[in-house]
Amino acid sequence: MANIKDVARMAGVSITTVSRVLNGYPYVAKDKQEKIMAVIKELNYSVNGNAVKLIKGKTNTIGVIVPYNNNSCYDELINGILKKAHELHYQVLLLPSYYENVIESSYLTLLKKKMIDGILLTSHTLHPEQILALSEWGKIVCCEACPVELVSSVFPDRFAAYIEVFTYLKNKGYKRIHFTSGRDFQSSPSTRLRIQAYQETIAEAYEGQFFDQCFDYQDGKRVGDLMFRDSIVPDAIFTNGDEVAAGIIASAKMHGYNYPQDFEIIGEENTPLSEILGFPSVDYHQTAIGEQAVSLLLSDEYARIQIRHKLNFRARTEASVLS
Amino acid sequence: MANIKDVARMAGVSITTVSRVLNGYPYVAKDKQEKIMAVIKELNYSVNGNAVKLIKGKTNTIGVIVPYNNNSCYDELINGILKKAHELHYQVLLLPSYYENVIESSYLTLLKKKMIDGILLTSHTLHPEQILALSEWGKIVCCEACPVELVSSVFPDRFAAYIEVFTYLKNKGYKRIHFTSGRDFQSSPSTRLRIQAYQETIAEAYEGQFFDQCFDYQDGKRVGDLMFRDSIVPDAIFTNGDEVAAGIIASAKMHGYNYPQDFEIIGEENTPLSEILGFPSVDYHQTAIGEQAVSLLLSDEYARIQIRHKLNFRARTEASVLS
DNA sequence: CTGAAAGCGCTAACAA
DNA sequence: TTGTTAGCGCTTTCAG
Repeated sequence: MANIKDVARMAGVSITTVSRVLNGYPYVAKDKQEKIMAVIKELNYSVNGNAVKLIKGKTNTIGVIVPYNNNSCYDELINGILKKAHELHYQVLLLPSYYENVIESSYLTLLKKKMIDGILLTSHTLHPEQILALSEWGKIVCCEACPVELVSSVFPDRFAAYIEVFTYLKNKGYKRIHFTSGRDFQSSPSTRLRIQAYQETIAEAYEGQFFDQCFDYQDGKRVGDLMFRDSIVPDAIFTNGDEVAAGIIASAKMHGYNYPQDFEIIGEENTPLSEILGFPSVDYHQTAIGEQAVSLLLSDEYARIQIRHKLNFRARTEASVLS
Repeated sequence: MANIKDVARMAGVSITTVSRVLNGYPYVAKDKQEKIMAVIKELNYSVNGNAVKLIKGKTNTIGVIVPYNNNSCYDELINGILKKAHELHYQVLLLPSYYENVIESSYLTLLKKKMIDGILLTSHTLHPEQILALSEWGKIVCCEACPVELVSSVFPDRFAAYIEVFTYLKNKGYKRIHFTSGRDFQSSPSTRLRIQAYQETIAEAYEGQFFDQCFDYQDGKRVGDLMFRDSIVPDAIFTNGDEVAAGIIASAKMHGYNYPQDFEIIGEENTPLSEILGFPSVDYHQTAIGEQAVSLLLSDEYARIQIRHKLNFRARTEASVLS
């Protein structure tokens, strides 16, 4: 495989001159320039990106740590990240963690190894010290509220959203309000916020109203069964995700309860699902979060930017497939 | 930042010896070994990944070219790719093309630049010569049926699926069968196959039965309006994607036609959407395709592997939210 | 078991 | 406007 030396030799110039035309520097004679270009074409030469990365100490690559990729929330986020990264001529290394701490911290060392210029952190299991220890090797931006003060972040105002939803349901006069979450409150800060918001707006006791381990449609069906099998059923539910909400709606139906006649339900992520079934959903604007997170990561500024959510109500009569 | 030289000096050995313990080679005296490890810890040293890549000529990274990431089909595929790549200790560079040829071919040059070890190609606009020209610089595996004979591929048997769906609808006695696709037949091979399958099973003429530019829920609503606004409406529809199907169902409802009473509809990708609304959907097993594509990419074998689809019927009475 | 030395392919300061 | 040269940080013969 041809290298810069071969090009230089064949063009009858020094490698410096070749490097110059490669990088578009001025002060290269027209004829040499053309000769070099011709040789490059003839040899079908390309620079070795790793040599460039080594000497420049810069990779033009960022890493994105996500628990999973097949989840509408990360999907939107990644979408924004890819868009902005492409705009700024950066490449994106997609790093799935499966919520495993060992894997997550191995990704952080990519920074030390100089293989990426920065890291975007989403939902994770890392301890503050782990993040802090490695933030000295490169910039880290968090796409959730980050407990580490020194790390920049672009994040949704989840707590405000939770308060808004619960307050809305309370004001509507609902009496038996249930809610769901993904990971348990031990591991998930947002689950803790959910519970706290419930306690601040509805009631102190949440046992029997709260169901965790909800991630997808099947989980929704599972907890729907728990909610609707008894004689006392919820009249409003706030779920962590539209898929879970859809599962609950399906399960409720099997127990003889129909949405929207028999209960209210509010989802999250604002996917087509909520539009189709006609239930409200909280939009955290993940695409915007992704874009801004990349911008922040590639700037040398420090910031903690909160992105405002939107509780999205549907024109139920029109769009919904449910009557 | 510390380098291998610093470690060697502080440990009182040569860099060769340091390199040896770094890479777990035998024949290093126990005491030197321990001393080196201690120094590495003390200096908080890590190897420079770019130097390693440069000298080894191998990156342990693969690139995945996708048109978009926020589409359930690529989502599943990427999921399989990430899983298998992680298993084989490879990293994944996610390369969005937005169906732009210039972008796509710029990604192929990453191979020449030695920045990735191989490329996974999904839906694209590349010409055979473009692929061929770069396949000499590294292995390329296609996740769709690939026109270039020399390129390995792992792909769904789309045509067989189309034939199966149309035959099924025909045998059920449906008379006015419509179908949709994404990109127009000029740019999309699968659109051409769809039309061909329709012609072979239903009828030669497809004008008025065929609607392209369908990518998401909104497009589904749009073409649903076209289909159901006239007095002659379809009694069966085969859509390219569950979201499109859902949009059509929603639009049909607004025109006074209900699923499943008034028409049959079959989607693609087998997402929760089809389960929720209870319509059949073709599962191309994209996760499996992704996993196998990675395995093939990282092997040095040549193969063209076809993955069998599955037309997935739903237990409509139970799971569906529609009566 | 260990180390010297020759690169991997490139950039950039410096000198001309 | 051009070339010489000294690295970037590491692996890997090869000779002890």
